[in-house]
Amino acid sequence: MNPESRPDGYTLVVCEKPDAARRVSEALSGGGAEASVADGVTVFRFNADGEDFVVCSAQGHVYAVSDPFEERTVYPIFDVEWYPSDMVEKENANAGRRIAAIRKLSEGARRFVNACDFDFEGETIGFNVLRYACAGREDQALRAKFSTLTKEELVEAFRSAKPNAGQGLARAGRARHLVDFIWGVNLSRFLSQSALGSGHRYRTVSMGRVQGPTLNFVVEKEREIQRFVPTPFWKVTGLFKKDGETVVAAYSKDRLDRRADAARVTSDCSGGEGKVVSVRRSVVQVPPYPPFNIGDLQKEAYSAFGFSPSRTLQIAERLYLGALISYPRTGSQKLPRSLNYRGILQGLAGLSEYSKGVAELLRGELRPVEGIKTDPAHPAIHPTGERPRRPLDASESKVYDIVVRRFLSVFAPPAKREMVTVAIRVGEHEFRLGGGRTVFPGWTTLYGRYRGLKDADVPQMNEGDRLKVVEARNEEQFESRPSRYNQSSLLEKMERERIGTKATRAEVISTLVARGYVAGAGLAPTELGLSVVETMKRFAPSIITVELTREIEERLEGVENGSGEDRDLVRETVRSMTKQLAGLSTNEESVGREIDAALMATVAASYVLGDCPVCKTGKLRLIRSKKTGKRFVGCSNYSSGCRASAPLPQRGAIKAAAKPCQHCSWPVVYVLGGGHPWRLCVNPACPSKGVKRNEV
DNA sequence: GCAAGGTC
Repeated sequence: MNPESRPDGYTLVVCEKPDAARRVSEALSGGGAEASVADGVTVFRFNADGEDFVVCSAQGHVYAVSDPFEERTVYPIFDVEWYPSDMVEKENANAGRRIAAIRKLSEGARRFVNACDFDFEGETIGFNVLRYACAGREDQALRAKFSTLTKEELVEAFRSAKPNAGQGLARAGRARHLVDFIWGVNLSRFLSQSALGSGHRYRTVSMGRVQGPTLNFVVEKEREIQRFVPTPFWKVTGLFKKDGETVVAAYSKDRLDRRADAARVTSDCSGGEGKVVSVRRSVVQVPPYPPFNIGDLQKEAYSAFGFSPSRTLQIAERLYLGALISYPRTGSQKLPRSLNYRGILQGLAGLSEYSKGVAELLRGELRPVEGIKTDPAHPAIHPTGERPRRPLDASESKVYDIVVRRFLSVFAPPAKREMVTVAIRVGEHEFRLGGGRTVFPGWTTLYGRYRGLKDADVPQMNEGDRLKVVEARNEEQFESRPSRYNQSSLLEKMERERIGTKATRAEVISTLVARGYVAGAGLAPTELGLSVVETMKRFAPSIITVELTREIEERLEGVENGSGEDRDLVRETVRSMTKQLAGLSTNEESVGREIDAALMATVAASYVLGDCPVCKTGKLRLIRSKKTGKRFVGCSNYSSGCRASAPLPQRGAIKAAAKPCQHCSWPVVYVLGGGHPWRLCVNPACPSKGVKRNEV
């Protein structure tokens, strides 16, 4: 049973993060909360309507599921329990201290309120803190449910807070952790152990509910590319003469499937005369793009700067910690009215590059364009209006600028474009040309450098004008081969398939790269990646399909609304895992042999820097000298006589560039670590070297 | 040296 609470005690409010704790305290206290920090936990104290409040936050999960064994070679494991995170995750070493601080606060409490984000994870965080750190208060605690951190909503959430009858959401959230652990850890331990065959050092071969389908997207794309047979089609263009100017118009059907049809159009039109049959002009309004959520920001930073999604997230987090932008891990495209638009803009006006644009915005009414997507916990990413307290580095400046400009642009008026479409008839055939011109720049003055509107002028023409056909030509083209995913488009695919969360998708992609499952800028599966997918297809097919996620989602919803049992879900996970592991174990030798071979081949390939320009047939590879321990570049044909070699810097990670050196054809590498990546042709005798800058 | 999920 629950221990007695102190009748003279305070109300302890548990939030998910300090930011929320502060907003809750401000909302309930009307601004009179007193903040202090103890053991890494920020605590707010105040009195409201005669009630003493103490508001603290867990700062994410402080409990994690794990198995009781310290040994990672043990499997299968189904005996999974919750532990303080610091006991099982070294990145969470501070969790124990935070738990202790909250436990201490709970001892003086009379009443408890769970005020974590109102979703599976938030519910789980609050439940675990109340159960394990507050001596079993999860059932008696009140649940404050809110989806934005505005004062009105917070006040109402606390006014209507009730105990969590049935704990459906928490049971579902906790079951999700168990299920993911049982799937992921058992498969990963099996794969890693099975690949130890040839006696090399341990290498993690992992698999999980999100990793599986994501890797499979890459593999399926590769198969699609391999299967692709380009079909030809024909494109017809007409060149007309108008007042001495050549006008190019496209045939009304933009592709013809047969050569003969295309040839007939060109012969019909050659030497003929065209007549302008319609000229349509219209003015369209182009509204600004909606405010950034993390996915949109990652996409935009990829296309504008070439930043990978995880790099963008890291940079955005640094800007957030510097109080320059709002919390970046948001799905929202909304800027609630409660934000002080004017205050933020006035802050930005102090930065010279924005002052002119801001001044203009401040003259009008401030009503942002918003998108459809929302997020229970956070608004869209926006600048805070604070000035940087330290100089930003180049990449931080870029991300900051794009966030600021996007924010400014949503308050700006739509751009106006004059669009023209002209139709020209030649006998029975019709050609069209169109163009557009920005007549009022609107938001593009602020954001146009990232998403411009291109002008394409159309010569002045009127209905009834007659134009001589200079030439009608047809051109054979081929459907283009599907392209591989890059980090940005793979992330988009995950988002579309509802795999992972906004906070973890980029991380999962990095994990696949780190594991050696995919490589290259155009993400291609490695031999290891292919082999792992193949193995899963045979023995644990559900782990690489999105259907597992769909099914778990559905069943979690059942648990949440009381129509299903969390125990049944976990029990069936164990049953299904047992069956699939049995299949794997029976074939451990052959599976292990194959994964091991693929792993070795992939590791070897990852050392290849490029083709050998000396013997032309070998590959230049990264090699570590047994004698000196130093690394250098050497040719794979060394044993058959090629002595091509080159020294390398001994510090920093080496990454091969996509193209060899244009001066000498030796590989170019990036040396990473420290400050900026250092681009280096490995050939010490490269003609580009030894040339002073002022001689170039 | 394992998953996926939160927050910093």
